[in-house]
Amino acid sequence: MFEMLGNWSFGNYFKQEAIQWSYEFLVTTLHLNPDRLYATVFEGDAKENVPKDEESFQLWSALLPASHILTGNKKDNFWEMGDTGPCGPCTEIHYDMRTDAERLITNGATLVNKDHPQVIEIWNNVFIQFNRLANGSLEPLPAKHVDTGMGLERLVRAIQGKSSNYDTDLFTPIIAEVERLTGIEYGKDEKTDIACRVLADHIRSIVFTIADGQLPSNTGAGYVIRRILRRAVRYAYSYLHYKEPILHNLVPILVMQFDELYPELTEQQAFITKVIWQEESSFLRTLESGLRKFGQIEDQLKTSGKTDIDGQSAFELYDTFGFPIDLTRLIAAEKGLTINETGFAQAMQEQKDRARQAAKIDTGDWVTVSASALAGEFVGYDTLQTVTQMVKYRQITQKGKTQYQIVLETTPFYAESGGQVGDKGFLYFGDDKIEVLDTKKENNLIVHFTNALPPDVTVPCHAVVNELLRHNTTLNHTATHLLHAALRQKLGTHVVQKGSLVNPDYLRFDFSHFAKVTDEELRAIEEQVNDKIRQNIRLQEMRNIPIKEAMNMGAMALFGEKYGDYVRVIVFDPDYSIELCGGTHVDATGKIGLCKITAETSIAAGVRRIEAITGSAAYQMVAQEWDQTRHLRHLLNNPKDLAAGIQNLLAENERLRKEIEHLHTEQAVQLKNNLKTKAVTLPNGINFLGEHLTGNLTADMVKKIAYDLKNEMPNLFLVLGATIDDKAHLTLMLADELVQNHQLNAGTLIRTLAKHIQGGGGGQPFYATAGGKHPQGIAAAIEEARLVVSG
RNA sequence: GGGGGAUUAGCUCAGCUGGCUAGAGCAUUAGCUUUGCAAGCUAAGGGUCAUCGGUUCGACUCCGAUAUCCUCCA
Repeated sequence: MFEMLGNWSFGNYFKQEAIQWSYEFLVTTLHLNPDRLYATVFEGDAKENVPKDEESFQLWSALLPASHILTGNKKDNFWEMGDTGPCGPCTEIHYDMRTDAERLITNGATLVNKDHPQVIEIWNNVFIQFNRLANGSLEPLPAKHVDTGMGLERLVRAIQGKSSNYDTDLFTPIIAEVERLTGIEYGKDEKTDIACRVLADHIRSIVFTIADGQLPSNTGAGYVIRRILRRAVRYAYSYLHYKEPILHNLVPILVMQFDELYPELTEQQAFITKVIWQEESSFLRTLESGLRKFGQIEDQLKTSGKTDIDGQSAFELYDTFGFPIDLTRLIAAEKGLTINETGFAQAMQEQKDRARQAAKIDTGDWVTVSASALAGEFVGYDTLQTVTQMVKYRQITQKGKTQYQIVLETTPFYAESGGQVGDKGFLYFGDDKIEVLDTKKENNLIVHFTNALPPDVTVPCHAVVNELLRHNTTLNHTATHLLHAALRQKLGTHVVQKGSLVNPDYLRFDFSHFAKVTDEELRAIEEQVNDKIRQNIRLQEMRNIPIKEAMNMGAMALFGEKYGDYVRVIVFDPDYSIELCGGTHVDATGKIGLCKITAETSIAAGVRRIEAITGSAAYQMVAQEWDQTRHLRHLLNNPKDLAAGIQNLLAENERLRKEIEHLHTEQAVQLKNNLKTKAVTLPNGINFLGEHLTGNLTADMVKKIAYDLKNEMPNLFLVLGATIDDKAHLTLMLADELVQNHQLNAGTLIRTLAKHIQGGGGGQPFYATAGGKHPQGIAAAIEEARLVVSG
């Protein structure tokens, strides 16, 4: 994990400047020794039909001696984003940090890209100049770009002349704190040293990513944080023997280190600490349950006399219980056990293949219909339909389903962004009507998703947005702004947006706040929002104003969100709500009608979620609730206090339930006592009792009678018949002595008896039941039982 | 988005291949013990076994759907 420094150029400058400036920065500004610098350039690849990067080679030749310019293969010196898309050669800058004595013995050029710990790559300049098509061929890009990436830690190490990244002052304060907390001294033992470094390194990634607005989760970027955090906890757990949350204790050091450069850390310190603590704690719980599972696996091995944990079990531990595989290895080794690594790898591969199969998308090349400078211009703020022209389209296939992506010259369709979902609607090409299922942005291009293409893609296109859906979405978006402002007013300015969803049905707003929002606060917030709705505040929309100006107005921007130089500002009362926003809004707040908060929940440590509905949806809900309450009142004969009335009802119901249970028990006891007197002692000493019970009985009552009789009468052979729910029911209960001494088995016996009632049954040797559809046969069944035991 | 797993008393969890009248520890309450406390002993209360449906003579256990949570992969 390292911090990458760099900057992009989109057509502003290319190889000449990038290389020149790289050299200047390292040698003139940072005073690195040019004798120790090496550059690599792409050697070319005949198979791919890409030539050597001669241009970069020439440029470097003006700066470095030939012996310091090396060529590299496709793996090291060619960058690709994926199977298709932009790509190009790159040039790396390496730095030789060995001592002069060592440098005399071995030529540094032979150590570049050889994983030598002291000859390290510090900078990579990628020159994006090709576009790879689906058929594998390359075409030159009209505009060429530069993407530079420099490792901060390695650069600092080169400047400070340290032999390891971890000896630079980026890490030493954190490692010192780990030493203080764990009481383990750094530099004494390779194993604990590695653990200290892992902690120091990972905590930086975690803190910065959370400050950037990411939270640990089970998907996407959030999952990456979760994994990094867990790796750190695992190292502390198994090597530093620290079994409690530790990472959150390191936050203050980082905050101090970066206070000047990143005030965001200071501002969010409490929040970041809480999130980390929560995540650590929950992972430690996961580890605990994993250890339990491990114990079970261990027991099974012991009883079967094996010492090899099969791959499936190891994988289950990892996959289902989240127990890290290297921890399994470690613990297994401690207990003298081994893991079937092949089996584990295989199970892992199967899972990966499954996921890949499910996510596989086949993307075709764009087909250009008409060249247009306007491609994808959004006109949807002002109109919901327009006549335009298709610019290009392509076909994509996922899980056997084919869809099309269409780009128009101008479009009224809003593409999913800023939490607001994409528009739906129709595209009319002459008489052909194509449904737009969704609209998304791709590389700043508005892309319409459809299931079909028109027969003629060149005819003019009449693009029409679904007005009702857009209208409802718009209400929800404006309500979101009003809500955001209300939250900050009522709860405090620590409230920061952490996520937002705006669709036609409802709005969802996630924000940082430490406690549950109380019912009173929620009510106050809702009132505030509705107050602003009734004030019918007019929208002030400013398109394309410089970001500086917007910020001076006090507009709320999201940290971690990228904004262009020019932004759109949405204002509802300059003293109330000013936000940078690309979404669609009502022209006056009164149109929202009503906003009703429907839920307040927690979604992560320190993050709350509010859901709300507006407009007719809100009215419908209120009306329904009203009807329902009226109905309830009516049912209870209009009590003064509805809640109390229901509570009484519930209590009464519970009391009656218990009373019935009690009566059933009593009835059963009585029935049992009556039955006792009807038992006959047979010549062979068996106390036989066979009865056809009548009356209103439940299966549970019969069961209780049988068990009670067994406890009270020795040598009992009990057979009971009953009719329950119009079905015949037989119960057989045998004293333990009979089962043991007379080899009787209730389970097998009842199957014979069940024939009389045309049914089947079974059970244990001393107790069995049977059911059938012929109640008239019960007497015969009891009679047969008597014969069996008399026999 | 695709797998796997979990959901049983207030809490932490047992309950194997359907049938031992749903259990343990902690917590609660009462009694005993103790000068008092900590603790100990004895007993009691507390469960729609997540929800809904199905299979079966019989479902905590098997099957399906739903909900919530955990976890892995992308």
